[in-house]
Amino acid sequence: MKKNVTTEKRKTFRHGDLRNALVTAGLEMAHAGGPNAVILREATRQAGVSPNAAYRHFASQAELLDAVRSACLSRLAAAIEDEMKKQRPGRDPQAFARKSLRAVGIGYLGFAMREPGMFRTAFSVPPAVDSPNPANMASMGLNPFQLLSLALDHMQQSGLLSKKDRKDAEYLAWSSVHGLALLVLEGPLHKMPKEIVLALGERLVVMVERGLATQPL
Amino acid sequence: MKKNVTTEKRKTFRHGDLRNALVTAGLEMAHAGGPNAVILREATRQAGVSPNAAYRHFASQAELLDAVRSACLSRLAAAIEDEMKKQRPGRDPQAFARKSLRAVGIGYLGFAMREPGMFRTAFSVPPAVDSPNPANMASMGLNPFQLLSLALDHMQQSGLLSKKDRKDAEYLAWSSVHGLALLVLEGPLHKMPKEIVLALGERLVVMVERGLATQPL
DNA sequence: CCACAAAGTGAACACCGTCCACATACCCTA
DNA sequence: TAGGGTATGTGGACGGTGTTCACTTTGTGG
Repeated sequence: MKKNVTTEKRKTFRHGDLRNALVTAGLEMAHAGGPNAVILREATRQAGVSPNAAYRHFASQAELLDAVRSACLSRLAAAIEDEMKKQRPGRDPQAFARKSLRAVGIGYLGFAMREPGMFRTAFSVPPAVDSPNPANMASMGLNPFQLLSLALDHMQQSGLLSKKDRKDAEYLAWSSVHGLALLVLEGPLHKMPKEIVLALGERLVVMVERGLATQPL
Repeated sequence: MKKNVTTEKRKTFRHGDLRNALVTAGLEMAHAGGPNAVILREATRQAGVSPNAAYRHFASQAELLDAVRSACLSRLAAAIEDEMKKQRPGRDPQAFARKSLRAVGIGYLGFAMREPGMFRTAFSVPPAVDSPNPANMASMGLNPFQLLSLALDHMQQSGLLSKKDRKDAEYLAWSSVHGLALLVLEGPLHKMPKEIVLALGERLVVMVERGLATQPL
C-alpha cells in the first residue's frame, strides 16, 4: 500500500516510505534542473517532513544525490534498451550488429535530449563503470555500459571487428556519444536545434562504426 | 605597475585592480576544485576586500564564474596551439593535415588531464560556440573550436575529406575528444590511470580520423 | 575647489547543509 | 500484556553562501 509520498499532510508520525519519497522528490528536481538543483531541504519539504529526517536515510546530501543519480542511470539504460529492441535480427548478422550498435548510440542521445536534467545528473558524480549496483540496470539487468559492450561483442562475432580493435572499444564509442550529448546539454552547442543534433548523432554513430572497424566497411 | 592582488593588506582604500584580482582568485579555485569551488566570498577574501566589493565588478557570482570560465577557455586554446606548433609541415601535405588534426585532439586531452579543474570549469556553463570573446583566444587569436576547424580545413584541402564530409565535422571530432575527457574527469572512468587514458586518446583520434574520412586512408 | 560618481564597507536577510538534544511510535521480548 | 529498546521524526542552532540596502571613502572633471 502506497503511503503519502506527496505534500499532503500525513496523519501518522512515521512517514512509512521516506527514503523513496526523498529519492522521488530528488528525481523530480534533477529532471527540472539537473544535479545542482537537487536540494536536500527541498526534498524533505516535498515529503512533508523536517529537514533532519533525511539524515535517518542518507548520511549527507551527497548520498541522496547519489541515489538520485543511480535512478537516472536506470532510466537511461531503459531508454537504450527500448531503442535496441526496435531492431530485429534478420538474415544478415553483420547488419544486425551494426544496427544494434547504432541503437545504443541513438538511444543514449535520445534520452539526453528528452531528459537533459536526468542525463546530466546521471553523470554528475563518478560511479565506477562496473558498479554492480542493481538500481542502474534496466529490465535486461544491464547498465548502459554493458549494453554497449554487448553491441560491440556482436560486432566482433559477426566479423566486423578484429579482436585487437574490439578491446576497449566501448570507451571510444562511449566517448563520442557522451561528448556530443554534453556539448549540447551543458556546453557550447546548447543553442543547436534538436533536429540538427539528432542528425549529427546519426553521422556520429556512423563515424564511430567506421572508425572502429579494422577494415573499411 | 601591478597592485596588490594577493592577500597582503593594502594601504589604499581603492584596490586598484579588483576585477582582475577576483578573476585570478577564481581561477585558482577553479584550478583546485572545478566550477563549484569558485566562491565569490572566498575570492573577495583572497583579494583582501569585503564581499560586497565584488558587486561593483560583477552583477552576480554567475558573472564572476563566467569570467573565470572564459579565462580557462583561453588556457585551453593555448595548450592546443602549443601541441599544434610541434608539428612541422613537411613535403606531404596530407600527412601534415592528419598530424595537425591529431594535435588538436591530443592537446585538448592533455590539457584536460593536466588541468582538470580548469577544464571542467571551461565547459561548466554554456557560451556560444562562435562567441567573439577575445579572452577565449590564444595567441593566434583563435578559440579551441576555431583551431579544430582550421585543422579540418587542411584535411579537406589536402584531399582527405570531401566537401560533404567536411561539413560540421568539427562537431563530430569535438564530441569524441570532449566525451573522453569528461568521462575521465568527472565520469565513470575517473579511476582510469592517466597513461591508459592517453593511450586511449591516441586510438580515439585515429578513430575520428578514419571515421570522418570519405574513403579509407 | 568642490560636487559627483565610482569603489569599498557593514549589517542584515534568506537559504543551504549539518549537528545536537529531544520526542514519538513501533516491535520484541519477558 | 507490560515495558523497554530502537528506529524514525522534530526543533533549534551554527557556520557558510549569495545578495540587498544604506552608508562612507576616494578620485576626478567642470
